[in-house]
Amino acid sequence: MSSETRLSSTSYIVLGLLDAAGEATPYDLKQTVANGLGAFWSVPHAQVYAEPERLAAGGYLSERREEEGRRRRYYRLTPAGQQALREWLAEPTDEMTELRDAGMLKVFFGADPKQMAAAQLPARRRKVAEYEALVEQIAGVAPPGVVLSLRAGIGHEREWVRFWSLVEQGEEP
Amino acid sequence: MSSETRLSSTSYIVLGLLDAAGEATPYDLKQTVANGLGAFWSVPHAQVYAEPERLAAGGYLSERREEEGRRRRYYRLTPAGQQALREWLAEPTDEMTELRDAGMLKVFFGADPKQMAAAQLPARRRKVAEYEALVEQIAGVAPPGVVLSLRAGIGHEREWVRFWSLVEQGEEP
DNA sequence: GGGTACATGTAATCAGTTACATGATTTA
DNA sequence: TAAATCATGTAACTGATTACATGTACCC
Repeated sequence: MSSETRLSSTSYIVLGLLDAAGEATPYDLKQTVANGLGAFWSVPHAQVYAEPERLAAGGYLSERREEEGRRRRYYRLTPAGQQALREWLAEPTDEMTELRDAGMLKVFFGADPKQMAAAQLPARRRKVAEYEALVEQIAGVAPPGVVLSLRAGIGHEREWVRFWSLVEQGEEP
Repeated sequence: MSSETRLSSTSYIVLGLLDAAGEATPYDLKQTVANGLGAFWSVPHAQVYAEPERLAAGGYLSERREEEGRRRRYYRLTPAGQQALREWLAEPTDEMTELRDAGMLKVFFGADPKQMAAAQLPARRRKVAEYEALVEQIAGVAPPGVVLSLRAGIGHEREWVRFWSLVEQGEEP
């Protein structure tokens, strides 16, 4: 275990996914992120390979490598990894992420709001529809937290639709 | 001008602020970000010093340095910088930022939603109150885009309050 | 049996974060 | 005048992004 292994959100995503999967390769994790979590917190391809290596070096994961063929790497949680995840889950947070919305940033610096509304609305409406279809599929079968985060996503996309619709109509949002 | 200077959101923030300020030091920019923009898109201290240097190397800014005392660096837009900013502003975007909310991430992986709601609600309510006070102060005097982005922030914080309130009451959000 | 798409990684670069450092100004 | 705080940066590190590269399976 190297001297200091800082655990970032990316780290906990890997730990959380491996906790659910039992044992998995980076590629498995990539797939899992793509189906679900990635909608509100994606992890780029290369990180999904780099992060388990870091975590293994820190003692949070054990690694088993195929001897032949593709020489895939299989990871699973060590007791230290399980404990780190449990502690992180048990600690509620009041941290608030910044909006960091690219369209809003342009408007802040003087871009035309109505034009921005016209560009944003179709994409936002598509997202709402997509998420609503998805939530119907998974409600009841997926873990409650997964459904909740999807509902959070729907709420925020609807808020954007509300906001840009008013802007489009020249009303005060 | 070095071969390739990629312009990121941080770059455009620096360009946008300098466009409004005329001429400014990194420290001036830091202050300006702290009052307003930083609420929905902050830029860390060290970046505010590093980015103008990069932009100057790329030909987007000109630099003038005090000969004495603190040897402050004063930056201003070059014509290339003005054009880059104008083009960026003129191009609407349908890009959608991921939520990346730390509390939701924990709930996704199994943290207790009610406990998270209890931690989140006070902070979210404070933000709403703070923003609402601020918008009353600046409405009418600040540029419209600045007011709009503040209203966007209010909308999203209210959405979080709505969401976590329902979770707290055990209802479906 | 040749092309295309999926699977599985590595390497290089770049941006963002943390930590450190020092001069100037205000206040006790 | 000593202490505290504001102003102004630099350096080192680490994590994230982009680009590259190759093997395998499937399909036409």
